[in-house]
Amino acid sequence: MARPTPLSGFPEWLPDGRLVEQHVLDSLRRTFELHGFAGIETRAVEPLDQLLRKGETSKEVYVLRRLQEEGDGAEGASRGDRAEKQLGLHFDLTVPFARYVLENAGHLAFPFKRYQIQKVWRGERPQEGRFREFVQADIDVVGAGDLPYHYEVELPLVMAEALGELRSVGVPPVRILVNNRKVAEGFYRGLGLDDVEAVLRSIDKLDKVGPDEVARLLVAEAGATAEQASACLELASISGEDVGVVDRVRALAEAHGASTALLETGLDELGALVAAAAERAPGVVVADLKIARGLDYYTGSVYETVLVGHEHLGSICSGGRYDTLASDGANTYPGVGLSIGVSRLVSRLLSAGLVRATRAVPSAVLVAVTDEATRADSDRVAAALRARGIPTDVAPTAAKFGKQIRFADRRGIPFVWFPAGVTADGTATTHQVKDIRSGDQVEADPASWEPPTGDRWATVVAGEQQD
RNA sequence: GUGGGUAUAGCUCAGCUGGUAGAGCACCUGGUUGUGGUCCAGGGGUCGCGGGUUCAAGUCCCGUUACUCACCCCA
Repeated sequence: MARPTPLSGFPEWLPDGRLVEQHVLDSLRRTFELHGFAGIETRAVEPLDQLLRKGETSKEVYVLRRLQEEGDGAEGASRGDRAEKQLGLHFDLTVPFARYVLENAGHLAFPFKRYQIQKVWRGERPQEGRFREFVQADIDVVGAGDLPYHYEVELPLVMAEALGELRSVGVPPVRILVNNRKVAEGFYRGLGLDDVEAVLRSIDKLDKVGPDEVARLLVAEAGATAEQASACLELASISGEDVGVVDRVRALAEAHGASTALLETGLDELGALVAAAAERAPGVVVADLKIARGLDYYTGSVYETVLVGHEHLGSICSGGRYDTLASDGANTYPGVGLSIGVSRLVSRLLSAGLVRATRAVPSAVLVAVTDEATRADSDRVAAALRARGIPTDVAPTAAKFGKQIRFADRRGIPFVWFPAGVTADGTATTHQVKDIRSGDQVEADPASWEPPTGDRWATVVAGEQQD
């Protein structure tokens, strides 16, 4: 088989990169469980009509089909039948979770808190930090019928803590930007702009194209007058870490005669969130009135998270409050959740050299093999070490010791063990273990020798480069 | 899906107006039966793929595929 070319957008890490990813996943899971979230996994596929409802047509969904389709060649014969049963790979974890909640509502206790860490697929054009297959780590809380507002405060704080735990391995500080759909919608409607979605879509481009272009878009796409566009831009320019932002928005609305009941509700919520965050995670959560979010099912708080110093990478964790995503007509399960783009985060950590693995393999010790006739001696040493929880490998061949040491060095294995034996001239030798970093070699007993604590397992540490 | 760029050794790249492949690093082998990183000597490429022009194509032309950047959208 010819050498395969890489498939763009389907990232595959080398062993040390996977070690970093695994560490991130383990850390996130620990924090989620610490906050009482139960883990679940949903199937990779959903019925296509489920994936495409809720106006998600812009999402590029991968469709699944069998190679050996029945009636091959009978093109179009039963296409209509098949369309309903057609399966697609899920493009996020929120939509499958909503389906899961409806399906298992009778078995779940509400409010239900769950975390879910899985791959998702999107048929988009890949770019830096944008993949077609990637891992998301979600937390959501859903209620039966209603869901108290305080969860909209809590969830971003859990994520702030989860990401904060990763600071020790070189993850930069994060900033969680929050807004509230009710504020935006209440303000726009108060101004007399009813195409809220069009306004949001235009405002969302603010960072990319600048205020002048957004003003033009608002007029062209959202039917705004120059004065309305100007008011929208004024709103979008408001941000801050304290409840002062609420007063500024309120003053702005009054100045434009745009005060509405919806706006007031939203401002109360946003104010509560900012106040709680200022106490529990100072400096992390920032109200930013230009945050829009594309998804249409959000109805309250919306969140976007950036790595400080890496803002250009885009959001690495976002989400929001949704009231009607999970509804079977009779029952509705409103929820709020956020999703971390683990692959995006890990790829950045690796490419920027922010983090590195201490070695490429788990082994702490390589047991040398003197010659193939005595390989069993080496295997016994390895077994003794493993029995005490020390990850150990045995040299693949009885090559010259220099090569065996280099085998360990290449992989970052810190210790090489030379088993006791008898040399060619009949001299008995003892068990010896060599720290190949320092060159120190000492006598040791397979039944009791311990590596230094930090060397036992391959681990992840902050890298030297910080760009 | 739309537009631009690129494609030569494992990696980063050089190869001027067409004349039968180079550098650095990495890797493998050896430097006389065993303790690596230095040093020395060797080793390795259907120049993305297909076609065309030419005495001659890595180099020019056409096509194609992949990668990449921007738009779209988003983790």
